[in-house]
Amino acid sequence: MNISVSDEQPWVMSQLEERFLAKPPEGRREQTKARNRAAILAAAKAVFAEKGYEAATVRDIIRSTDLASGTFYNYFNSKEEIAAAIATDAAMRLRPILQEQREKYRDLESYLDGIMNAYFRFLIDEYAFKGTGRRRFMRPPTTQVATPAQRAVFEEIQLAVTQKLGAELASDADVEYITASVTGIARNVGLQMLYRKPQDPDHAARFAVGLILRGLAGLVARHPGSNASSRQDDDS
Amino acid sequence: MNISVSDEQPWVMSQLEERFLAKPPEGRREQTKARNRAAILAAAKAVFAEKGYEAATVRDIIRSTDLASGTFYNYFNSKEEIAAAIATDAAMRLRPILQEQREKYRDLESYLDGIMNAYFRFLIDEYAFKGTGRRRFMRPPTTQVATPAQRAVFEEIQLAVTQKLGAELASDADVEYITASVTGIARNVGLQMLYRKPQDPDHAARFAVGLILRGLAGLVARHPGSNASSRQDDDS
Amino acid sequence: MNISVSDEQPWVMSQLEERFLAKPPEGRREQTKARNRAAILAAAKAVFAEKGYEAATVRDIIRSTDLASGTFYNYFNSKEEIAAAIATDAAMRLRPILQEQREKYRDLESYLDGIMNAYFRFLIDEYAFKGTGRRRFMRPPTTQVATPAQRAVFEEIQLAVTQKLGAELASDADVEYITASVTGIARNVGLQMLYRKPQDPDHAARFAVGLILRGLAGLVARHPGSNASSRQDDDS
Amino acid sequence: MNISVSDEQPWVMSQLEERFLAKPPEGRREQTKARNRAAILAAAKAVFAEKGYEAATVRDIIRSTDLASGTFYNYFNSKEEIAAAIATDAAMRLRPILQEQREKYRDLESYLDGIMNAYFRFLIDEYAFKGTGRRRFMRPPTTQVATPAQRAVFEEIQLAVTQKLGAELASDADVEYITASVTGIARNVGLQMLYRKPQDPDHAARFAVGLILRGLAGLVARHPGSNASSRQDDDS
DNA sequence: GATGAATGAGTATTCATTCAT
DNA sequence: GATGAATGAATACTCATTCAT
Repeated sequence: MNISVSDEQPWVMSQLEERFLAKPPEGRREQTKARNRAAILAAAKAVFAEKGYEAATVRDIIRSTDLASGTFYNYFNSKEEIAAAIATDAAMRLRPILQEQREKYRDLESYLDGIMNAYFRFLIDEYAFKGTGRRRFMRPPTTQVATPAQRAVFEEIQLAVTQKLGAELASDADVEYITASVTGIARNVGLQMLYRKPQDPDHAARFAVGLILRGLAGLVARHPGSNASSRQDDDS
Repeated sequence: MNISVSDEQPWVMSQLEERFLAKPPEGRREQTKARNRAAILAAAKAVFAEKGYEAATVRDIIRSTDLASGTFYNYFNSKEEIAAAIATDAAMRLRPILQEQREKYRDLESYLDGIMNAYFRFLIDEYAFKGTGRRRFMRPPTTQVATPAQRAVFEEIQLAVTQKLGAELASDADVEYITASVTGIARNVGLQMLYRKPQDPDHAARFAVGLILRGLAGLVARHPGSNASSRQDDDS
Repeated sequence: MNISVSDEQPWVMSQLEERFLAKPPEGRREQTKARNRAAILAAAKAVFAEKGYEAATVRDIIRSTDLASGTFYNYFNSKEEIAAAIATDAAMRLRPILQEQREKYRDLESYLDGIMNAYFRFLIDEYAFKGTGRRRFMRPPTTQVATPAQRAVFEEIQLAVTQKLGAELASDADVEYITASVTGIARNVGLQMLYRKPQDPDHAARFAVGLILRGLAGLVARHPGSNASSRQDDDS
Repeated sequence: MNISVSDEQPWVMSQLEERFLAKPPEGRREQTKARNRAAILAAAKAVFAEKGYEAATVRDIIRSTDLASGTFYNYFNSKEEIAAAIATDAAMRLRPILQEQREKYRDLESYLDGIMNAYFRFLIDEYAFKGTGRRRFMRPPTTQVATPAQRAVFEEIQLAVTQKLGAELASDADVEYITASVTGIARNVGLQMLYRKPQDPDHAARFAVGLILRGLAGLVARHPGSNASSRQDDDS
């Protein structure tokens, strides 16, 4: 959980400080608030991933916390709101990385590799947390067709395809379908990767990019174009 | 049982008559039953697609019909059961078609074209129904990572890839990722197609197959391999 | 089930007749009605005894029958009504026997012996029915403090005690408590007897009468009055 | 937990203070909780006694309080649980008294007098409560053949009869029937007593014990054994 | 009269949210 | 700001009863 480690670090520190300081000086109030908010968010993320949005209850969330049920509503106005906050947060962490890739676009292959890598690493961060000792994987979300993260990927790719690739593609190229395909691959390969024992985002990204660019033809062993792309054979 | 035999006699007679008269009028009761069952199933399909399995309530379902709440339970024992019935039914309609495609497999391209066509046409059937007058499209399901239909497609493709394609592919080809990719494309392109005004499953299938076989390279206008697959350029 | 055998006999007969007679002559309607009513009553008795009045459902009752649920309401207006009918019926079968005992009253002992015997035999009849082959015992009713049968016994005894025994007893004898005690003994010894393997109403009646008349003192082995009624000893 | 330590500190302090200040004011919250729990228990006891366990609904119970339906489940997890709580509580209050009687057993008469008194007083406590102003008597429970209290009495008596009385009785004395009889008397006389205007457990106990020890013979006015046991007379 | 599907009020229970402490 | 008990609308499901066939 690389992303959140940096966020949690200060928190752990302040926690230690508190123990050594007999009386919490001013400004602690603020920190406590931030800490509680973070704790609730983390708990909610875990619970939503574990049971899904509908099945998760606010009680589940606050029970994963040292706080009382009423406290939840000091930080979020509803179960819906915290879910939105989590989703937004995820998208907000992912999107700048994707944007960066698009802006420093050099060629399609490295662009795709960049965003696939970013997305797969994001997934690993997002759906894994340190449980009781060993790393346990949370069920990826089963409730939304497109998580905000997926939507971010979708939109970024759509932009990239439209902006950068337009000229190179046949004029009748179906940008929408291309985007749908690329995100479909990202989604499913990403899920598959999560279930593998040593999660290898690099390998997954390389696979995805190869397939997107060259199709199954690129995966054929010796004799490219033999059977895997028979229509081409017919054409010639 | 004996007691009622004499009572049932006249009824049995008319029943027999019916059989010999080659006319199965199927009493009004039967018709009503069939109609109600169908109405509940349709309503459930709509509600599940609209709100997702978890969020959907049995009340939502029966409220979408003109039946009373108790009537639901004359036909299905629980929310779970009707969901299973819908899912099973969908998979049972789709799978034989996919199997047939795999069995009469000639080359990868026509196979993929066959299953994509089947899947896209299935989607059109499944997520459209004749509402009050004009054809209305239901929101495609938002709840399950993989609907039974998708699972059927996934399994069929995995089989096909393993059985038919194994020899042609590099020995280290990642069958799982290939399957994930193909189904990811099918899923997302299918969804996209559903939102288009004239739904064209043929076109969608052609697009998907082209991408799967030849990647974006196959979509590049004049100069194949120029920029869309720049790494190959680098290699040379 | 001696009592109901005589009731069922004609029914079995007519059933056989029907089979041999191709066309049911007139009057059958009446018989069918009586038969259905009896079948429903028997089923209800079994179901009430099995599950208790509250837990028993009308569906349980008609399911134990060849009839349809609606038919139930051609014979009884409600679940409550059939329960009342059963209770009344039980009391009506028991009460005349008890009355007879009271009328031919000679001495208390033979009177008590008569009613105890009658009650215990009634219980055996009531809570046993011929199931699938071997005699199975139904759970005695657990829902009513006093079944109608118990009430009948209570009232009869109260009458007998008041009418016949008044003179013999101390003028301040508490007739109500006496009756309560006698019926309490009858109730509990009767229940106990039902659970014994060979049910012996004669023995149970003898025990009950002995206790009622002479108390535990009458059960003491050699030396009556020794310790079982120690206070008397102390007095002397 | 660590997080909230600093937050809880002040609270812990005041908590400690409380302990040392020897004043357990027990905050208003606690009091309300205790009051609500008691109210629910009382309501449940009343409702169960009124309608019986099966017919009683949780709604009935909470409707008898001024609480909301959900509140019930803050205190008891189910209708079953509260029923068990009531029953257990009743038995737990009665049983030690009965045990004590058995342990300090001196002679049968005083033993029986002790347990009858205890049981009858228990009944008075249990089935009377101060309602809106004047003491109202609840209908004694109509649902269970044997309430836990009755079971407690039964078991205690069975033990006492077996342990203490065995030697004195004829070897073939039917301990089970004796126990059944004694509890039958206790039960019915107890019920009868509850309906009397000035409830006199002493009198009821004296009656019950007399009957148990000496039978109706003991109640006969002048000439003991004359008519109340006439068959013996006839025999001689 | 028999049938059995339709009805809808009723049941136990859950849970997001509020609010007195 | 934190607490956690109270709230009551909502849920899935049952079942006595009705009524068109």
